[in-house]
Amino acid sequence: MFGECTGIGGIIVKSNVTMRDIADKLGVSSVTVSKALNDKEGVSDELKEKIKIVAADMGYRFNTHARSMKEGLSYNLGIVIPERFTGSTQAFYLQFYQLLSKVLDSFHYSGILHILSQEDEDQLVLPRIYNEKKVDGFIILGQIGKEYVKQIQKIESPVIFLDFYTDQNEIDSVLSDNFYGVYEVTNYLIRNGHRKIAFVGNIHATSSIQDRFLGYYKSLLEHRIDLNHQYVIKDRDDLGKYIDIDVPQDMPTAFVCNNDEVAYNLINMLQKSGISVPDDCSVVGFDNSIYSTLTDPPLTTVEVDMEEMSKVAVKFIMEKLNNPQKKYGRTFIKGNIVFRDSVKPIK
Amino acid sequence: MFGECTGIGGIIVKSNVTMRDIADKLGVSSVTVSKALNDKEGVSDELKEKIKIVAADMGYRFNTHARSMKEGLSYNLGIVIPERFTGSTQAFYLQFYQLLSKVLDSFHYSGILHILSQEDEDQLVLPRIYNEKKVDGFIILGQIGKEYVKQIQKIESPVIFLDFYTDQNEIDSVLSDNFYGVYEVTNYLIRNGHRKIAFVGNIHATSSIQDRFLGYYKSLLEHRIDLNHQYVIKDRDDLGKYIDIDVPQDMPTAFVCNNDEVAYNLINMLQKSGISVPDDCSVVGFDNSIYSTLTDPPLTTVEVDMEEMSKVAVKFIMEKLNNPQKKYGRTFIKGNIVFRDSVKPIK
DNA sequence: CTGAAAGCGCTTACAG
DNA sequence: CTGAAAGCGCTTACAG
Repeated sequence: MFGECTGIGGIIVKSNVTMRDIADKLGVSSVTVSKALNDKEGVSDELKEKIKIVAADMGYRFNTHARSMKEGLSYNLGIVIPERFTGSTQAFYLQFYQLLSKVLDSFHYSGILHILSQEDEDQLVLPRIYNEKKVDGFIILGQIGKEYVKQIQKIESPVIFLDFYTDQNEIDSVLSDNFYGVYEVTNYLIRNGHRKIAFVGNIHATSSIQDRFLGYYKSLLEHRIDLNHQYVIKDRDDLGKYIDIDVPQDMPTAFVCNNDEVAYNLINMLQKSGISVPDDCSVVGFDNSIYSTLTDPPLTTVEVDMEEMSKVAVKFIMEKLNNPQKKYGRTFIKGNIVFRDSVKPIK
Repeated sequence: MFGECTGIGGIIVKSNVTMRDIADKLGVSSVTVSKALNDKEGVSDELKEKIKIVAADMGYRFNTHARSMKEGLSYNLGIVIPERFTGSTQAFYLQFYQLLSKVLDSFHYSGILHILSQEDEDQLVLPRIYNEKKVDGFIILGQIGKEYVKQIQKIESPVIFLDFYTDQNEIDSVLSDNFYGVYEVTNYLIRNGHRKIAFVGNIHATSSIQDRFLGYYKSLLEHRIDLNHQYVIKDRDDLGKYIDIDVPQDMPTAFVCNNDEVAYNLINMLQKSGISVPDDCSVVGFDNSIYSTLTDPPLTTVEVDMEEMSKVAVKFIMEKLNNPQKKYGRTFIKGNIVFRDSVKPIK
């Protein structure tokens, strides 16, 4: 594999420089070189400096695999995204992956993306990166099947679920605070005089939607507004496929949508049937995704703090790596309301 | 690192099973186990089968790092995306990464994303995954600075540029056929009777835009239509920041936009000033991105065949891994026109 | 068809 | 402050 080639003047130039090569050149041992390059104790400062310079001169590159063999750590983390969340309109989780990848870099870790196919999810097939010990742990993005969760819990590596939880115990997850986000944005609508407020979302499709609904419901309860079941409107079937939104006969004055895309669709639908937003009715979304700036008027929505969520998820993994017994349970990260122009007060 | 723990009935259970453990259990050598698990010659079929079963029973997982050490291959590939292409509205390259990651999987490779910060790009700092030999090569997504290209060309690992080229020689790149894509969509406009056709894009911002412009120009030339410099309209400054689009005094009947996002902005702008698309003028885009379905009417555009591009890029890398001398130069992958409703014939 | 030996490039005790 | 020895878990010749 590693060739030698004849350099200028016929000198043999190794294309693959190791610590031993550096050691030989300086007449020291490879142990000393290892200590110097890793800034460990037991080597004089002068020698350390000299070794570092020679290493750079010789074009030395550290071989992670040798260290991995000794330590049993790969310094890689697997990021798993179920295939069905990776359509060309769904950049959300890829965005997360990108943030995670940056945070991991600061820990000298790398992130390896694994798209979990529906087939592998059904058959409970674990990622190849697990079977080949390419990663030290996993961050799972988005909802996956209960059985697969069980399967993943069996492995000894640390796992954190991001943007998803189930009632299965012993699961550590980092979540956006869906409940309080929608609670607060609904409060905001009520402060603006709205009382006929609908919620748009299938509350049996995902736990996120369920929690968002409950935040909406809590706000109603606190303000002594009865929950009108006509005002809980499906946006998708139980499998997550979007369906046409049925606006109730008795028109609400405001809509709380479970996400921006749905709000985008709703606004277009309303405007086509001659209903103006926000003049005739107000609409709020969730996510602060690309859709929130594409509506006209732009959408008041709840921004998920993806960056903070990524930081916390990685921090948890790192701590579980040191202490596998460590448990976190569910951790909620607060989002922020982004005020735009899709809400209008009612007199 | 690897503990032993006392299992049921006080039997010592190793949490980290190696080939040696399997060998000991069966009274064979680890060489035989290695051959059996890798389906190599020199082991009887019965023994192979027995070894595989025992391996599965014992929960054996292959250790990539040991193999990597011997072979000098990591079975990882670095995917580099410059930071400035990773805004929350730009899922394009992340989408590419996802496709690449799937293709790599079929070669038993994994993709490691590296977001190249502007600072590292300016300082010519190579990714840590290179300095730690975590990857066997690189796919670079999107335009990067000339000096950085030079820096990357110095390394001995194979590199493929995806969706970008420069005039720097010895560079292998896989590109969408910008030139012919726009050439054909402009031909389509001309077949529909248009002759006053504008191009929207700063032709000095990226080589993609330049090529798209040239495809537009070739179509004009072939149809003996003079290039009107008023009809080449900037959409961004030379650094890529979008600016307001200045529609020329003498209104064109059709606009060829360098991408869908620009087409989206243009259509909104036109409609706000009372110009109807496609009745008053036609608009075409490029990319078939999310924007193409968000315009009203939906956009006729050119679809980039990202999947094919990903396949070809990975294939090239794999072949360069076997034969580092191999050169490909520029490879263009054809896109397809997606016909929607933003073009209307002229009498 | 099977296996003993050597080696990939590091790091971790341990001895001096 | 420095280094010899052993080992991480595989695979590659080579010998039988």
